[in-house]
Amino acid sequence: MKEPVSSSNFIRDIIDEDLASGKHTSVMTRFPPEPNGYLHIGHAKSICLNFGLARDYGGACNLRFDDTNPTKEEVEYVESIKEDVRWLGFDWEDREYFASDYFESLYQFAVHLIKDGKAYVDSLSADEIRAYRGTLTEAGRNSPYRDRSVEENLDLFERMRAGEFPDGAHVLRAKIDMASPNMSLRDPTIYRIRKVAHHRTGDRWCIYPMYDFAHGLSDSIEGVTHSICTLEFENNRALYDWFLDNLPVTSRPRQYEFARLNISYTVLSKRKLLKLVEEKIVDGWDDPRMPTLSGIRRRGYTAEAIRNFCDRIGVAKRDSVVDVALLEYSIREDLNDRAPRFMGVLNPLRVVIENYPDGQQEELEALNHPTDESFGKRSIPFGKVIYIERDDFREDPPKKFFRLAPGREVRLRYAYFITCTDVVKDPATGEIVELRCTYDPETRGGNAPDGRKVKSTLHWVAADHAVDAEVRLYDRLFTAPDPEAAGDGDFRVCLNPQSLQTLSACKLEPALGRIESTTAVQFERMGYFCLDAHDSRPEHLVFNRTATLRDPWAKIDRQLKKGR
RNA sequence: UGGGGCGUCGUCAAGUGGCAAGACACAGGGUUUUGGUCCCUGCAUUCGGAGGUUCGAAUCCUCCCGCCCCAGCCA
Repeated sequence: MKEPVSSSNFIRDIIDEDLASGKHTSVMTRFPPEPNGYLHIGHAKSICLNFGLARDYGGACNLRFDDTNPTKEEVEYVESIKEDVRWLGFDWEDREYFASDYFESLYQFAVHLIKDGKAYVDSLSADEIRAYRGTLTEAGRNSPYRDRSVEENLDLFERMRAGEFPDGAHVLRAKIDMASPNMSLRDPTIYRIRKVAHHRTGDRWCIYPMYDFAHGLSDSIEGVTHSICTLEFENNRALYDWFLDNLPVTSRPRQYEFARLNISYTVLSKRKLLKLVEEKIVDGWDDPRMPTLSGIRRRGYTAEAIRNFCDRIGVAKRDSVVDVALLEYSIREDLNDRAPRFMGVLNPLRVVIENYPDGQQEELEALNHPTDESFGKRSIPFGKVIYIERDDFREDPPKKFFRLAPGREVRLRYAYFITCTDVVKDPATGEIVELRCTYDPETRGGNAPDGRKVKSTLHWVAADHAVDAEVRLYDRLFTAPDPEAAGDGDFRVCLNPQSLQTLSACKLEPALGRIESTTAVQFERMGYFCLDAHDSRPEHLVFNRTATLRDPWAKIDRQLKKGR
């Protein structure tokens, strides 16, 4: 497996300079998720970046939950996030932190600001604060409470903590500049009253710090050197720096911003994903069509493929949309090397081999991997009646269709050459219900002693030994490259009605019935599949299609149909 | 008509004054018991635009154009 070397990017350049100049002697990063939802592939980019930097520079990366808003956060999210990061292959060892671990220190920092006359308790309502803030082009006005004395501020803030005031009665604000062209510097709120239990601190606190206040200070407390976040926080950097510059911190982290991941034909925002779940457009956060790490995992994607994908997309500052084809390429590349091959017929067409002796059965030898001998071999039963893929037969084959047709000879993989002699149809509907063929006993194993060639090789399953299974064919969830823009805000207009196609009468070779793990296998010529972790049972197998194989014929077929 | 960012192939993305990496996609060809894999080949005389500096500019300067972010007691 070729692990692409992480190409250089502006953050690595910065770290190289910092190390060379002696500004830092080691690198400390952190992945700081808010436990208010499931992680998706966009988070994977951040995880790979932060943990990857720590790994490559011999530093460390902390896992820190940014849990400063108890109204939105829950322990179950903490657990799923840990599971996802671990699955992706990263280890934070004993460095599992929570912003809530620092609440007391953060409170003391706030007191320090008040004592320095750099923070004040404001008693304006939320609406009033908004009105006083001004607009993008007009300066804001000072709150009438802005000049309260240090003593009064200290007293009020203490009583806020003590729970003497209801939610919204007061707020602690940094005293910076109401006329700043940077909105985040117009006396930002740093503490608000929230009389709700916190998933970790319970009811110990009723005032909670805001992100801007807590984040940089948490970074400092942890000795983070490079605090990496996404572009929308660029404006907040000035505030990040202000807190660190105005408080007695012992370490001085720097914030750097990179562009978040966008992928064509998919949505990647917690809000949109939540909507898909709530409106039951998908079957939960781990629906295999979801770009969540749990969905992707259930779909059969490997952590290795995701990591390679993240290495390939790079890290930069410009807004961009990565082609979903690159993601698909990444999983195919990985699975091509590691997935053992089997044969499974998704849409069965019964074939009777007329000259094959009645009642005869035999075992044929097959390779578990075409190029890697270490996968070994297996034997597959063969008999007089088999199933082939319906798409592999055309009564009236178009040009370039190499598969089976009346009078045509093809190879059954690892078995024999067969020739189609007759087509049996349902007299009522005209539907093809069975094919009659003859086989050449001399071609056992798939080669003709006389050297004659066939133009195609088909996969097949012996009817007597076939294992029944349900197979779920997944496709992209949206039909538009940019679902957000397509529906003018309503992405439901471009939902792909074919994103899930359930096939219930699939016929698989016996070995597939003995599979136990949910790691992906290849159904030859059809794609990569894995057992569904939730719904598959020994008595009712359910396979998910992870990815199709590259399929030039599908493209030709589409063009032929269009041309007609 | 406030501030902060960003503009290099269809899509990502290197490049940091010396004459446009790589990947995906796409198009050809070869090998092949998966129309898979693999292997070749092609694919930006040009870097948002216009000027300027220089022997030399994607890289420096000027002006212009376009896109993204900010007015939560969210993160």
